[in-house]
Amino acid sequence: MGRKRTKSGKIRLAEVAELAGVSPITASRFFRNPEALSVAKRTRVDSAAKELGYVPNLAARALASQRTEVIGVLIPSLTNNVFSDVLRGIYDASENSRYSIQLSNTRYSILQEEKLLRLFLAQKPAGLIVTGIDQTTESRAMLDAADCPIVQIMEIGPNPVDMMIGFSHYDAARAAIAHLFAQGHRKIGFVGARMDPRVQRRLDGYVSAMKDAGLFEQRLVVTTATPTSVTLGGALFTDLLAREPGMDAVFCANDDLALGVLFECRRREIAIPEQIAIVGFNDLEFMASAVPTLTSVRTNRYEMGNTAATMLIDAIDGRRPEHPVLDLGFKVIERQSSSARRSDNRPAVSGAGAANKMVALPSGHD
Amino acid sequence: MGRKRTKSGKIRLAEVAELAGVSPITASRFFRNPEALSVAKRTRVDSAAKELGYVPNLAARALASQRTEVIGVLIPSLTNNVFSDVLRGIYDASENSRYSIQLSNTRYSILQEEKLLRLFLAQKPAGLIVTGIDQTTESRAMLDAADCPIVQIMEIGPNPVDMMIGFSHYDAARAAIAHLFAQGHRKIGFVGARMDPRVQRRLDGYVSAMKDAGLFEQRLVVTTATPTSVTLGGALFTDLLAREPGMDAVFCANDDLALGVLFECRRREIAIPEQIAIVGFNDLEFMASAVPTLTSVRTNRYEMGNTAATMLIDAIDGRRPEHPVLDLGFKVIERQSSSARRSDNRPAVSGAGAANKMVALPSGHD
DNA sequence: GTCTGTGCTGGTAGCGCTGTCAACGTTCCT
DNA sequence: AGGAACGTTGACAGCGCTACCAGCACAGAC
Repeated sequence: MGRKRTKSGKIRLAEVAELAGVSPITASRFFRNPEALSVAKRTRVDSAAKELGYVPNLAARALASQRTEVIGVLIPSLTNNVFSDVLRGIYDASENSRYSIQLSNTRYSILQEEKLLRLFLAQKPAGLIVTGIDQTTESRAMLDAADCPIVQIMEIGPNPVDMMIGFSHYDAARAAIAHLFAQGHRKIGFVGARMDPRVQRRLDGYVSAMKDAGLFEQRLVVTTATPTSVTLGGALFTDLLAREPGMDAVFCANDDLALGVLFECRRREIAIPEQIAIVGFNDLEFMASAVPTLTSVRTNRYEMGNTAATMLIDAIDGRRPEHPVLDLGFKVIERQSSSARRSDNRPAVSGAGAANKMVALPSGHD
Repeated sequence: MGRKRTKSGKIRLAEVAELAGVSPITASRFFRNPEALSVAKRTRVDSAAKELGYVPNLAARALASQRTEVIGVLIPSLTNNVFSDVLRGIYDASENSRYSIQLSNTRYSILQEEKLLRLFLAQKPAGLIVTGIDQTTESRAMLDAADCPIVQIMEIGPNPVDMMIGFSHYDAARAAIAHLFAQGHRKIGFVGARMDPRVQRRLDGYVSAMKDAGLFEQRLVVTTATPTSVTLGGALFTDLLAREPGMDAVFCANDDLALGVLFECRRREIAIPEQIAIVGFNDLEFMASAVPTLTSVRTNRYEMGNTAATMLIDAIDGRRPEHPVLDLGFKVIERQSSSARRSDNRPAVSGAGAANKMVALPSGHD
């Protein structure tokens, strides 16, 4: 005999089945596919389970069925506000499903991502959510070979592994620059940190828009691999000013940098938007509250996470979406920091969030 | 016969054992307790596993050993910056262990927490990290009965379930008020949002400090159950000003609110700190970068998460900490927003983060 | 009346791993 | 020399659940 058996009050499926007067396998089916049972047995098993307080043993289920009910999520950062919104969307969507989330942090390293992917795949996840479209060749091969649904989030691009949900960072950046052009700005600087693939594509969008207008100059671009922060925004802006004092606008690759630029302008007594306009990216909550209020490109982060998880769960359950690639678009939220240069046009300083105009643009139509 | 067997190239422990020329159980031990093997077999199993690319099946392990290698984490919010720092600490600490993190969001509801706790406990987690000390009676009973190590994080208090790591929000708030008193402020307002237990204790600390000085007035306190935001900071401050125009300082229960107050002051052309001083809570990164730089109470969020997970893993592995209750303390970081009222004393406006003075205080000694 | 199809149910045989215990070889005592 | 003590190894028997297949009852088709 192995070990001590029938340990204290442990409720197994067999106990439930016995109380309900059915075979264990029938009870098992009740939990996975109740419709397959006759109504009579269904209610019997149901009440037996409730009476005994039965909780299925997930490990045994996973072992026997050769698959888990785990959704693996690979994101590059836990600090970034952007990802916390996405994550919240994912967790919310998974909450009332039978799937649980297994989260891992790649720290913006595609090698780390590859390692984690190998780990995840070995446990046969029910589905996978991965960030972005820039995997290593090896990772890509693993994803292609994986026998579970996969959603790539944060951006859209060619050759999806499976499903994809995001927006075009390139188009979003172009829209931001187009907005600045429309307000009469010409010498527009770019400030970027971390320079992960998505920030790089925002830079690409900026460069192409500036080139299209014949206004591109390399010295208008200041970037760093350092992780983003408000303080860094001020520092990068300082560099930019030193290179090009005549600049009349700055496009910041994210809102933290934009806030840093705002504070730096305040320190230097540079008037916004009269002397320099500011546009950020993501439209975090504080942008509408700053003084002056800060223009930004709104992205649908919560919705992205939520929809990704919902699509994934649907796909796992056999309901594949009609369109595997979903463009969530973006909106340029025009605020005081980028009003037209003529100061008489500047909205009166008033309550936070006042005077927001919105320009909605699905990606791909800038 | 059951189902199709020996599915394509699936590497099991048995295969590794066979290649290494040992029994499966010996190979099993290699992965759990390598020191128990002779050096010769250890290297044989090691190279066999590497050669075959063996990855253990966690479900089988969990089923056979009757325990999982999952650490359950219950936090009240995924949005809050505070928790993303804590989480990062937890994930970092778990990364090189064999434990994986199972995260759930209680959304600041102790009923939801109870429900999730029941769910977690049913899966026999290796350990548990829970937020705060305000559980339902039922939750508390489950925690007391749980046969795994438990760490309560974010604050310290009497009657720990098991281990506890945090600091005294009460003392931290008192220290912030003491700092404002020292700068000559007397009519100090309190602005708080969400009013979860920890914010409530900060309020309690504020009230006690004010009462000790004979300065407490109910109308100096403005709170709301609404989740915190920068915009809300401005709105609450507006309320406060309407009630008590003569106020000379505001203690904000968190930094988002403080930033909102800063912007609102800017909108109203109230000079900081000459007319009103501001002190925030948590010392998020932007506080050092704002104009003026904002005083805050620094809390060790990353360290808290990291230490909690480390302690928990050590305890799971049988190395219980000497002191089960760890006070991580706090520091009042004095910046421009709360400099002494005489304006000649005000630090020159200079680079971000300049002129930080620090006052370190372990909780319990204010 | 026989045959086929459909819906529901149950028996059998594992999924891949580890707890337990026994057994072995070696060293160190007395 | 005998035996205890230790370190190392292996055989066995499951952990709790589900895949697979078979069987049964009943309905409809021929």
